[in-house]
Amino acid sequence: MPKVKDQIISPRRFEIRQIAAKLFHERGYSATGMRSIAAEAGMEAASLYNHIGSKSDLLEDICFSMADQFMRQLDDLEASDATLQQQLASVLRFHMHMMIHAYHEVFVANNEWKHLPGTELSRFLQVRRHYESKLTQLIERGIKAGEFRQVDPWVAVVTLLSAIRGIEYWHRNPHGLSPRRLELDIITQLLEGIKQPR
Amino acid sequence: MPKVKDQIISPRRFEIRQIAAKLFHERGYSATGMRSIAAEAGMEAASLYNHIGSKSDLLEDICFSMADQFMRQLDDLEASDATLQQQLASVLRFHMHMMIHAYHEVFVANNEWKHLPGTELSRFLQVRRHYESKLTQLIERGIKAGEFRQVDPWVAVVTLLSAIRGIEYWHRNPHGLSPRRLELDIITQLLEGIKQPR
DNA sequence: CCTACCGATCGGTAGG
DNA sequence: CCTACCGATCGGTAGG
Repeated sequence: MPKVKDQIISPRRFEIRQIAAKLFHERGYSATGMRSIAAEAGMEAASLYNHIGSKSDLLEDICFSMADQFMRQLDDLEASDATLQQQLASVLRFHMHMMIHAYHEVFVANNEWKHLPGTELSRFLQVRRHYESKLTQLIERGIKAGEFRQVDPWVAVVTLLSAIRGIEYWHRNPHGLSPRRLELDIITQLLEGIKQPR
Repeated sequence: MPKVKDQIISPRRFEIRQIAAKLFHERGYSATGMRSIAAEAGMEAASLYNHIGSKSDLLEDICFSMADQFMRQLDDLEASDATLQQQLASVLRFHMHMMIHAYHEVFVANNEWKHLPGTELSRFLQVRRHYESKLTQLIERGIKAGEFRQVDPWVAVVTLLSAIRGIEYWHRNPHGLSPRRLELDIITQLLEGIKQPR
């Protein structure tokens, strides 16, 4: 399993990463110039390079920081003794929470990872496959335990994870819905779709 | 409601659009050069301009051709007298079918529309909101008819539509699943999540 | 459909 | 953190 290192990060560098995440989301990675990032950070493009190594370093930071957080919560969860339905609900709530509160970064990790340079690209996809397979196993155990319907576990995983991306629409237009109400509605719909009726 | 015109399109231009859709998907709109599109079409970049007006024309063609097809099927559907559950199933199946068989174009319309130039961008978002609201009304009618659970109809719509994007994972790795099996598994999961248990 | 070429902008570096 | 600047590449045009 590929490890993601904890890195001491300067506050200035962190700020630049946040700005980059916002712009990478709004305009896409390739269409975002270093000059735009610099402008939002209140400096010249050349000065950015005192804080970061390259444009792709920023993308790498964002993608792997997200990947790392998702991996961590899954590891924590597996140490728990909750029912599989509770465990799944917990994963889905975490995804929704991140989608709501770390929107730009999650969006970039979800949609702009293809611009990672070769080595980091493979590493990222490796982490993601690893995550998918752990979740698939969770669903499999839930089916065996009779908690979930007899679905294809992998299809269930990618469907559930994708469904949460509906929150992208909410960010564009919240339709007067509070985050809490949004989360509750989505999770109900998703769990009803997979849990074994009794 | 914004109209999308039917346009007579030369076979060569259609071919170029297909190539563009593939590259816009794989590399993103901004990172795709006219020289790459030209190379795949077997000509020089300058020659492309005998068939198209500009790079953004290609994006516009792709996005609105997709928007148009989705609007059309919804209009056709509303002329039918199927139950609301059947109507919803039909919409979801159409989305899955497009996601499977017109993958590149659908992906571009889903993920690269933000690079449309100002006027077309608003027109595209307008069509999309119109589509969303028609679907939301379908869900509302289904709730009133007692066919669907008491969910927020708009949340249900964006969740359902997003869930189908799970097929993106399947394109990257089909996991040995046939399109038919994939469609069946997803639609079962989604319908169970929203239909009223009896 | 090609050659030749345009101005603009890109990520990044040198040197202070 | 800045000024000044680099080579590369971009979308697109002129003219044939």
